[in-house]
Amino acid sequence: MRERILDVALELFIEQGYDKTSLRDIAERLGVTKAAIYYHFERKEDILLELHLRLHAIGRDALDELESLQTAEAQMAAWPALIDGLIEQVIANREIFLVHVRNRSAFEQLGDDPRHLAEQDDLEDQVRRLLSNPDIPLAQRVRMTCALGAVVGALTSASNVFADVPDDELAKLMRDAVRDLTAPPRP
Amino acid sequence: MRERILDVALELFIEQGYDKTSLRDIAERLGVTKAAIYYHFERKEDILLELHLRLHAIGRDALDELESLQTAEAQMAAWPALIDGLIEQVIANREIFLVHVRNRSAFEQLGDDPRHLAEQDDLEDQVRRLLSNPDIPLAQRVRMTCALGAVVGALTSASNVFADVPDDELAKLMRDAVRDLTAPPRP
DNA sequence: GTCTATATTTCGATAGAC
DNA sequence: GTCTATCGAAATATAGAC
Repeated sequence: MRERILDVALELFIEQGYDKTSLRDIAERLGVTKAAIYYHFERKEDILLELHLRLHAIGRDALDELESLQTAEAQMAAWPALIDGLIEQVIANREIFLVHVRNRSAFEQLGDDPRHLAEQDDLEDQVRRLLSNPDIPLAQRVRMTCALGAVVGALTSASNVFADVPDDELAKLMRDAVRDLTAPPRP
Repeated sequence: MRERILDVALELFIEQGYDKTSLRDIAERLGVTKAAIYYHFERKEDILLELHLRLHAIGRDALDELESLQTAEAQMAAWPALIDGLIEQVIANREIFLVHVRNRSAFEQLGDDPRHLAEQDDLEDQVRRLLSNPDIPLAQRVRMTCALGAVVGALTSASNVFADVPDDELAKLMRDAVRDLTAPPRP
């Protein structure tokens, strides 16, 4: 049941946004009452938090591995593979990424809550740290940031534009495109 | 005064999000009461709508010009210049883009309102139409979409990472990076 | 685990004085 | 143009029966 609530909440948070979605909306679509939801989640915020943790789970391993690399050179070399992995993940978990893209301020305010994870656990902070590493040339860091934005932006903001393109083909086109970003500038 | 309200609203909508920002929050920061705001705006939504129109104004000319080009070839050729222009605009109007990126669902639901602009006026629809043009090869459209995502994503989501980079330098780095996306694939 | 019923709060919006 | 005061709606959350 907990899972069904999360599924419906995910749908509605994408359709209407987190704030415009009341617990009654979720309950009605499930055919239960509002109070039933409170048996599974103490607060409405906890539903959002759970969805947030799923994004963390998706990105954690890849990011930890990247951050464990000691030299800037090693990190730069590993970046293209990370982006390729990200493309797969966004395509495979479109809705989790979508709900984040469409409710950024709601998700960010989860951090205000004391129950939230420690700062070092936060995914965005980890990314920021990597992109701030002064040992990596600024030009390269800008390209890395662009690559991130390109993948997430293209596959979420305009996802419906390429809705009829098979996942495999879309992934290949994305990889080809973004590779020109992460690779060193052409002569 | 209307302008001061919009300035403060812009700040708060970025900091806390549109839904978590009450009219009392805005009024307090201005040193007035809630009722004073209602003299300048009929509804809270109208404040958001006004901010939305500012984004439209920024992008309209460039997009209209692009859409007026008749052939797909001409449109493809004009794209790199459009992206360069976008880089300048995002840097010059960071906050307007920021408030949109952080409150996507709120802005999208402005469309549900009958007072909203006609569908053909909507900026995102216009972009979608361009990116859906079947006369442009799919691979190129994917690259165009990536370029858009890269510019907006890199300059908003991670804006603070490059906060101490001068605007001019950042713009140049962005142009260099994204050019490899819009240009034809390398051999 | 789910229900009915209700408590509590907050917010958007209005009326009318100054 | 701004204020005080208040209305009414809607949402989160709780209490207690089944």
